[in-house]
Amino acid sequence: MATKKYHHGDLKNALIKAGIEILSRDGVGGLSLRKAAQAAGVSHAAPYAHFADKQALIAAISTEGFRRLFEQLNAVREKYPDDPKRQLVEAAWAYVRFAQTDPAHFRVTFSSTVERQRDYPALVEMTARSFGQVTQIVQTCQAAGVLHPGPVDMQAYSVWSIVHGFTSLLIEEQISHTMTDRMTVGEMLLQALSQVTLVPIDSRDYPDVAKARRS
Amino acid sequence: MATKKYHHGDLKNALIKAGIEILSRDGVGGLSLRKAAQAAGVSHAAPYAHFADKQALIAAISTEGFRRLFEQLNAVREKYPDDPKRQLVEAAWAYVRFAQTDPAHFRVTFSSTVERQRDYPALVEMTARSFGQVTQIVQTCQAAGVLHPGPVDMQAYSVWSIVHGFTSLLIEEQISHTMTDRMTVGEMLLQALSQVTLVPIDSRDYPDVAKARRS
DNA sequence: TGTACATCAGTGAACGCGCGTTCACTGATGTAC
DNA sequence: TGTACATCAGTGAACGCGCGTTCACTGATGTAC
Repeated sequence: MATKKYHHGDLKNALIKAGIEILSRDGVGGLSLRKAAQAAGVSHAAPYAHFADKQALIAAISTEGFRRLFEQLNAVREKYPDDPKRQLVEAAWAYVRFAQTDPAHFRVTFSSTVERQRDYPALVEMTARSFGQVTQIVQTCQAAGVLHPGPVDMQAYSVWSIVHGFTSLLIEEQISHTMTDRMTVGEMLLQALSQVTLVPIDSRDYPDVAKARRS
Repeated sequence: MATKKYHHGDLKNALIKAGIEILSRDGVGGLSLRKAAQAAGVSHAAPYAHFADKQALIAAISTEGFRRLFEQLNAVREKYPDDPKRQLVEAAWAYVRFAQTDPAHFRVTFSSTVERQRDYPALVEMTARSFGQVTQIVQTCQAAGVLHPGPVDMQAYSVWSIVHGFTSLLIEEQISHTMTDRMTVGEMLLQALSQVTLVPIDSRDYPDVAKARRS
């Protein structure tokens, strides 16, 4: 705990972190520059030294979301370099967990209320790097006969679509309780993924995914 | 054009309609009860005779979104009663078109900022009816060998996931221009759907889908 | 090592705004007799 | 058919609030000499 100084030292990152915490507490509608400033222990005008406006903070929070996703996917690839199917399953599971852990951050990350992407090159780059991970995994899976052959980027969008769609329906509470009472979220994910793989996915091979209870 | 009367006659529906128009003009953040009242030609306190609060109007707008989706899907089923694959393709295409035509309405429809679904039974019912359409189509496709056999409701969530995911990525501008420059949105949708069908989908069979340009 | 000064990250008062919601009211409607 | 009255959908003033953003300022920092 540093004593309070006039100059914060790392206010920019502190505001991003505070913003993410506010999102998880108050949701998308509850995010404001003033709250972020207060949470960072700074006057409400201070953020303007680091962000041009509210939109810029949101863009930074979105960038941070993509960065976390990127790193999760990268970690999965490094952990199972010789098991393409497991890369696919664990990457999808990491995606779902990110969204379940912090739904509002997930929503903001993917919301193009960040409209003029032109103004935020760091966001554009992080988006591309995250999608690059998906592409890599899909390519590896194709080579191993886990996924259909075909243009790798279109395939990547298809796989991303099913994972993103399932995740979205899940956090927006669109999946009925008669379903979620019968299966775990992980089992549902494995079933959905099975639709796009050439080889079956045996849930016994992924007990950590299948067994997980709602967070 | 009726002359202006003290009693509006159908203010409740007028407010829902006005709300949807505001969404498409100003986005989710721009929706307010006051604007909806003004657009309906009524004082800003009038809505409270029909909606308990802002959340109730949002729930009604969401319900209307599901109703439109339900009717689109129903129309597709009635139009191609003997062609399961076409039902699947055209239903998915209707979903994408709804989202592209009115992205903000689509977002609100699926956003569970409508938190206490308990309070809005009409919304819950319309959600169930829409999902019922998906289930019907999937069942028909399974019987025709277009989709994998298996538990129909899980299968329905898988198909819904890929369509919903693709649609969401599309309207949130997450699909790179190198991709959208090369293919139409309809072609991408057909490719994505091909991932989950047992039979190939030939885009020449669906020229209206494949040829469509961005709205 | 010591001092002058430019730089820059903070402060706090102030602005104007649109919002959701409440409340006492009033005008129109329709029903009982 | 005509009248009294209950009902209810509207009005308009008022409330308090939190917000984004600007601005003149001040305190801390670090660099040139």
